[in-house]
Amino acid sequence: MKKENSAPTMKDVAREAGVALGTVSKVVNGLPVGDSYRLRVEDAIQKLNYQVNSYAQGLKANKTYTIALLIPNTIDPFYASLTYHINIALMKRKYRMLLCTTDFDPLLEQEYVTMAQHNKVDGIIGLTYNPNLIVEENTPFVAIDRSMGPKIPCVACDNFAGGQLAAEKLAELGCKNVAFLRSGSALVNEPNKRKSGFEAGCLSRGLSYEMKIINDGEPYEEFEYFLSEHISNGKLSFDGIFCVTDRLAYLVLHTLHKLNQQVPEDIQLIGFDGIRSFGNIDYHCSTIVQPVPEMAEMCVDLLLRENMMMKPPLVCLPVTYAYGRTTKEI
Amino acid sequence: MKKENSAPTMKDVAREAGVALGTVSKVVNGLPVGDSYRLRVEDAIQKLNYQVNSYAQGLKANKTYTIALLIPNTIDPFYASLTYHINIALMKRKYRMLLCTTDFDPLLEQEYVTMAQHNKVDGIIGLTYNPNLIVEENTPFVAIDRSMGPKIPCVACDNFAGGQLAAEKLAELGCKNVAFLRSGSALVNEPNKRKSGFEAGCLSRGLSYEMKIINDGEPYEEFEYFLSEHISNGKLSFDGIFCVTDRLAYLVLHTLHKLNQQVPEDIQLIGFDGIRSFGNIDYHCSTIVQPVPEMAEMCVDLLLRENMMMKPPLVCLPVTYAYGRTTKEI
DNA sequence: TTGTATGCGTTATCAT
DNA sequence: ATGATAACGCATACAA
Repeated sequence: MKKENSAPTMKDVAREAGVALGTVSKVVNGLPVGDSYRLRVEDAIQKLNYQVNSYAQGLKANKTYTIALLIPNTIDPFYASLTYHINIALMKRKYRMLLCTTDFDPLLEQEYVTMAQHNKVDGIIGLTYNPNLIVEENTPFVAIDRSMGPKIPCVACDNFAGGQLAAEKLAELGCKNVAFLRSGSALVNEPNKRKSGFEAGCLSRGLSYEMKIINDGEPYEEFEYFLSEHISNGKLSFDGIFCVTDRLAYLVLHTLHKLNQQVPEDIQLIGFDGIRSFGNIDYHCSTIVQPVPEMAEMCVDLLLRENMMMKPPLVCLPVTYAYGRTTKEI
Repeated sequence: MKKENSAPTMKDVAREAGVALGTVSKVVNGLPVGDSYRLRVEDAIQKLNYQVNSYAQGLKANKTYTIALLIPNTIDPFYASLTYHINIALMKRKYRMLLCTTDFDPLLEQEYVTMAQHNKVDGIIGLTYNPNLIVEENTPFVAIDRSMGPKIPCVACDNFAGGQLAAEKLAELGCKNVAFLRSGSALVNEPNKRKSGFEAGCLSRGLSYEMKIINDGEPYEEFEYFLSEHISNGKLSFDGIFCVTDRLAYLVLHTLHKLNQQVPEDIQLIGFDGIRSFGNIDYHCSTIVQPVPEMAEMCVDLLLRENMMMKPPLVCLPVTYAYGRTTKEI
C-alpha cells in the first residue's frame, strides 16, 4: 500500500504518459518541450486529474506562495473588510492567505511573526498595536496603521487629511464650535493623526474646538459626562462633533438622542472609517471613508515587490467624505 | 551559498548539538531520547532558534495541519463572525486556516475543493450555495447551512425551530395577522426551513399569515410593493413581520418608516441571525440569534473527528430570541 | 538508545 | 530536446 487514495504525483503522470519525470515537470512549468511529448503529458494530467503539490514545490524553492494576515479579528467591520480585500488581492496573484486572528494578544502576534521568519510563509501583512513586536529586518512584512520602523513599510489611509477634511466639512456645514472625541490606543499610530489633522483644519478654518480623549480601558461613560456637562438650557454648546471612528460616532449618536439633541438639525456628527450596515448597505453616519480596497492592494503590492529599495516607509492613501444622515446635506 | 539567510534545519541543530539527525527529530517529536542528548539538542534548538518546517513535515506525513475555509466573503457580518470563530476553534487545536473567499463563484469553489482533494489541506469547511459542487466522499468536508449528501456532515442552527420561535414570539406579543418575508436562494438549504418553521408556529398558535418570497436577482422593491399594497387607511394589515434575515429586516424597517408605520408600536418586526452593529454593540432588530461560536466549534470538531461513523449528516444547534427594539418588550 | 539510510513530490543539474 | 539523478527538510524503519 504505497499511496492508497492519495493524490497522483508527477511520477504517476510520467508513467501514464510514458515519459520521464523531468519532462512532466517542464510541461507543468511551461518550459520548452517537444510538442508530441507535451500533448501526451497534458493528456495524462487530464486523465489523472493531476495537480502539483505546492508544499513539495515550496520545499525545493523555499517559497510557499502563502502569506499570513495578522489581524485582531474579523468581527470588527473594518478588519473584516481589510481581510476580504487583502484575500482578493492575494488570490489575484495566486497567493494563498493564512488567516491569523490575534485578538490583540502580543504572544500570539509574536508567534506568528516567528513562524514567518522560518519560511513557513513568504511574508506577513500585519495590523497590530503591539509596540514590542519584534520583526527581523529581512522578514517581508507590511504593517497597517502603525509604523514599525523605517525598514518596514506601513500602509494607512491619509488620516491627517481625513481629520482636516472632517473639520472642513463641519465648517462648510456652518459649524462654529466643534468637538473632537477619541477613544482607543494611546500608542503612536497612524489613526492618531486624525486628531492633528482635525486641529489643523479647525485652525485654518477658524473653528473653535474642544477635545475629549480617553484611552483604552476607560469607560465610554466619560463621553456621556463630557457631553452632558456641555449642555446648558437644554442645548449642547457644540454644533459639530468629529468622532475618531464610526463606531464611536454610533455610540455618541445614541447619547445625543438620550440628551434630547437633534442630529443633524442642531449638531453635525462625522465619524471615520466608512463602515456600512451589513457590510454594504448604508453608512452608519456621515463619515470619512478609508479606501480599503486600495489599501489592501497596496499592502500586497508592497509585500510582494522584489525591489526592497522601492519600499517606502509610509504610504498614505486618499480618503473621501460620505454623507450618512448625521450631517445636513450639502 | 547553500542557505544564505534561510532558517536553520534539523541538520544544523544536529551539527550544533553534535548528535545525529534522527536524534534531533526524536527530541522534536517527543520520542524517548537519552537525557544528556535531549539537553544538548534542546540547547542547540534554543541557540539557533530552530523551528520545524511544517511543509517538509507535511510532505512526509501527507498531513499539513491546515484546513481551508470556503466562504463567500468576510464582509457580510454573519460570514465574518463564522470566519472568526472557526479560526479560533482551529487555532485551539493547532491547526492553521487558509481563508478562501469565493464570492459565490462556483468555479473558484470547485478549484478550492480540488486543491483539498490533492492533500494540500487536511480538510475543508465550506459555506457554499453551489448545488453542482463535486466533493469526493473521501475528502474531509463539513458543510455549513447546506446539506451536500448523507456522507458529508452539515452544520446549521436550528432554522426550523427559529421560525417557530419567531411565530411564537409574535403571538406572545399579541399579533393576529403576520407576514413572512424572504429573499435569497431558491435552492434547497437549511435556512429555507425558517419558512416551514414559521408556518408551523403560526398554525399551532392560530396566527393567520401571509408570505412574500422573492428569489435572487429580483429587486428589493418587490417587498415595498407588497407592503404598500397591504396598507389601507394608512394602516398596514399586518401587526407582525418575520424577515428571513436581519439584513432584510433592516431594509424592511426603513420601508415601514417611509410608509409611516410605527415599529414596534403598531408592528412587531423580527429578523434572523443575530447581527450586531459594529460586530458587538447592539442588535439591528429583534432577532433569532444563531449560535455562531458553537456552530464554529462543531464544524471543526466534526472535521477533525477521526471516527467517520460518528459523523451525523446534519447537526442543528439551538437558537435564541433577542430583543432589539423592533418589538415590544415582554 | 543512537546513528544511518531511504523516501515524500518537486525542481534543477547534469549527461545523453 | 529528453532522461536520469541529486537535493530540499523531515520522519522512520532499520542497523549498529
